[in-house]
Amino acid sequence: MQNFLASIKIPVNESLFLKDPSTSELGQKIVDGSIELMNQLGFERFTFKKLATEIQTTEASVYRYFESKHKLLLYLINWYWGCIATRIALETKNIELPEQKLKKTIHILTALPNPETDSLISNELALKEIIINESAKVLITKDVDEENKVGVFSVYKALVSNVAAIINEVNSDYIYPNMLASSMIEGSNQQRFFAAHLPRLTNVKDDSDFVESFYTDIIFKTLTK
Amino acid sequence: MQNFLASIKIPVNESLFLKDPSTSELGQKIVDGSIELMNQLGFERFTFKKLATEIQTTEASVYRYFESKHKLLLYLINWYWGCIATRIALETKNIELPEQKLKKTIHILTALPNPETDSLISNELALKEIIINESAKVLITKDVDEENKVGVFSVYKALVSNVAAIINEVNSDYIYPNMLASSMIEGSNQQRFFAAHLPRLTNVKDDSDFVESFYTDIIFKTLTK
DNA sequence: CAAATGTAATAGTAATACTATTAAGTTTGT
DNA sequence: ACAAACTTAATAGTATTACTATTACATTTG
Repeated sequence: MQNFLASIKIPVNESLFLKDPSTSELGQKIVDGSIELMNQLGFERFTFKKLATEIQTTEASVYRYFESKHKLLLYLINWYWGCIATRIALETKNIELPEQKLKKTIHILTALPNPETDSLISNELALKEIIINESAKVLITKDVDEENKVGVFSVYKALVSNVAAIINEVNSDYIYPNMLASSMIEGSNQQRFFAAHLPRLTNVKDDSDFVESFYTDIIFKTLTK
Repeated sequence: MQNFLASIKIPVNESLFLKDPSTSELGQKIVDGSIELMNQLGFERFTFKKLATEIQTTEASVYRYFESKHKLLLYLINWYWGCIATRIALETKNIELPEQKLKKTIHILTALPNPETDSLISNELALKEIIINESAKVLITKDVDEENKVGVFSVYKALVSNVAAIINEVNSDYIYPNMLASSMIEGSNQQRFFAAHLPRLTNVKDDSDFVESFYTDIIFKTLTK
């Protein structure tokens, strides 16, 4: 399995690690292993001790890289959104029509990635599942304000800004572009969680991508003057 | 301060408590106190020991009523959605026009409650803040499936179903009514959190209710044939 | 008024997030 | 070449906290 940190360089806020995990073999094993294990166990059941056992190192060595499992998860999330922002930039830069650009953006943000064609990284699907299942646990916290101060969410805020700009290219009069962007990004992940566990909260029909269809429909109808 | 459990009887799933807190004075103090304290401290920092100190009882006594703080939060959430479902039923039953009915429903679900006029309970605002800040922590979990089995989410699912039905009264052809309902309910709370902590993810203008306006606009444009 | 039941207090245990200290290996300057 | 300096990792903890077992007291009921 190819190492995902090696494949592309995404800058991650320095306050999220003690030692940059992309600079050593152990660091990369910690990141790769935590994606796998956190996805398996969920954030609560995931511990540094279990991770250490899994990748054959010690708990203390993991603490050399990450101050806490909270910050480790923030690191993964940051890294993920950095990748998505890069994908949107790359895959829309040659599209002229604002409508087509928005359609592509909605696709990237709401559809499940195809590991064959879409992925910048090897385990993007596992990472996306972590985003779906665990994001809220580090975002919706009493510590948001302090973490926001040191720039932990700047990647994410920039992404929402960019999507909002694409929305305004389609309709410059629309007054809630950031809300539309953030509610699509967060909502699409949540709808996927619901589809898997509480399907009565959704309208899952077949294996076609209903989440993408739902948001494409809503957004274009909302922006039509 | 009037006791909120006494004011209206909302049935809550029995698997959520060991002893029904509405049947004793201590039980009511536990519920009232936990709303106050959990809102102050947040779910992580909130402990049964701190609660016990606050309401002048013991940790063990709290464990008589609730198996864990996880289930206590689920109890509060269930009770809250029971209240909201009751409000929707009461406040829309005399409305004939489907559009007006939906407008009222969106208002109840997305606007901040006015304690003077809207509230069935004394501390609804504190409880709503808990819903906004802590819901995801017990909903988005590896245990959802088991908890779903014993009926913990039936109140919530019924609420989404009802709102979906109101949506289909406006446009019977719309094929994603449940997704539209659940994404509004969850999204409006999330947007409020963003507005308070990460305003760049939203479009907060003034003190008018932008969350309600945003969802009213989106939903009616989506349902227009 | 005694048996049964409800309520609460004491004093724990187990798990886990996190730290202090020490040991081993690697690099660098002269 | 080799000692000093620094990087990396292992051991063995501590502190917190969620949760439990047991006992004591109070209240209700036949």
